[in-house]
Amino acid sequence: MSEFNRQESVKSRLSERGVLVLKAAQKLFLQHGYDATSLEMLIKESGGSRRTIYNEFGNKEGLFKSVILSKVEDIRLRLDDVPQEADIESTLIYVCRRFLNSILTPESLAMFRLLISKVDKLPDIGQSAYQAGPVISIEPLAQYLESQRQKGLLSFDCAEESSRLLVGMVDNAMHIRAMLDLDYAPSEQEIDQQVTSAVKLFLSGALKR
Amino acid sequence: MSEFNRQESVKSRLSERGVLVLKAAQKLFLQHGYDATSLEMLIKESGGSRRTIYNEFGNKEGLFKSVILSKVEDIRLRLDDVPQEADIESTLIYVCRRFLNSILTPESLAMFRLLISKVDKLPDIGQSAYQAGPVISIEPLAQYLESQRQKGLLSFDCAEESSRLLVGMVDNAMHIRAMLDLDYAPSEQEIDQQVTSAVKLFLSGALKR
DNA sequence: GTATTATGGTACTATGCAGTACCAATGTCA
DNA sequence: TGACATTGGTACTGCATAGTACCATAATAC
Repeated sequence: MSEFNRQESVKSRLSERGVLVLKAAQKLFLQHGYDATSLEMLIKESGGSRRTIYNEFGNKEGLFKSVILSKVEDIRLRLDDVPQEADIESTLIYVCRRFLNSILTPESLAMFRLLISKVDKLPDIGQSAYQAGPVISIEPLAQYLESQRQKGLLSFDCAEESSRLLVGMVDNAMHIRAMLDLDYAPSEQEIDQQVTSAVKLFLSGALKR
Repeated sequence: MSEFNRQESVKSRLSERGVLVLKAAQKLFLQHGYDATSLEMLIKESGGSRRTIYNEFGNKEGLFKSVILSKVEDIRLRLDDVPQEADIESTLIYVCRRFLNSILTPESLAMFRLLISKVDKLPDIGQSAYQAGPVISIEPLAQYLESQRQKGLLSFDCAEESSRLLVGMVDNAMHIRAMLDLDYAPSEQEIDQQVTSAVKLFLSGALKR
């Protein structure tokens, strides 16, 4: 949560021009990657001048960090609102489908690629992005599972581990494949199929009979 | 399989010096990434001269492709030999643990990072690497599951899907986390725990009672 | 209305690197 | 032994780009 706040403060600390630069940088970094995005391109996109960049962000790397921190928040997978009314299977299918669709977004994929390609140079950025992204996203699911366990409807040792197993099945190879293969775009049917199978298998082990 | 052969022929088509260059390039690309590996460094590491590189590989990008194709083969996850004697649970745990350990190797992780960072520039390389790596690795597991199904010991709709679900649980978030966080190194206990839980959950749904 | 500050724009510097050209040395075949 | 091909080594070219310096202009303060 402190992570969250720290990110939100990125934008608020900037001037108007700074925000424009940040948005342009988000777009260009995600589109072309770090090295292939020159400051010339950036200025052309955002208006302003080199001065703005160096005043607001120090240097190109500082700009990059700001972009990541602000973007991780934007595309953070929101599993926050887990609907509580429906039956467990429907709920899990709904939540998991939304999760899978989120991480398969071109924008999200570009984000992961960008992070991974810079992890050697900027190790701390990868760590905090992982914390702010995948880790936090799973929490609400774990809480939901735990609440169902306490109601006596589910049974497992550890809610967090269970949610990771479920998400693992859902995510599956699709994520890594999508990151490696630009042409890969699973259909809604495939996604549904995957999610449904994962949830069914999960419940066959966790559902209290 | 044709993929396999195509890769093996990479090395055999090269001169002695070519092979040395290739090995040096593997090391340096994995260590520093593509852009950060200059031809100077490379020559210093491998001996020889620029001539060799351009004669054998055309240019830097050609060298990179050769490195990838040859390396994907080297670190290809070999689930080939699935032991058939032990009971299903032990077998799956054994195979899955080996799989997880393989993809968490520093070398394998560096490989994925390298591939992902170049996917925008060289889309075809990512595709063929995915085919040659993850896809093929899962086949033997699927075959094993299918054979057990035919013996009447397991029950599921599709062996391939099942193996993907299982591998998804095993891999889980660990792979993506390891790619993002250089310091992340799960202990043997954690790996065992993960694998065991995954296999148990899998079998609770697939095991014929 | 003048002084001060921030900012747009541009020119410049320094650097790093892929790719080429060229020469010398080593090896190969007749 | 002599002609030819291959390769090591190095110097050079051209290009891209991060970062700096500087000037002019617009905005703000007093």
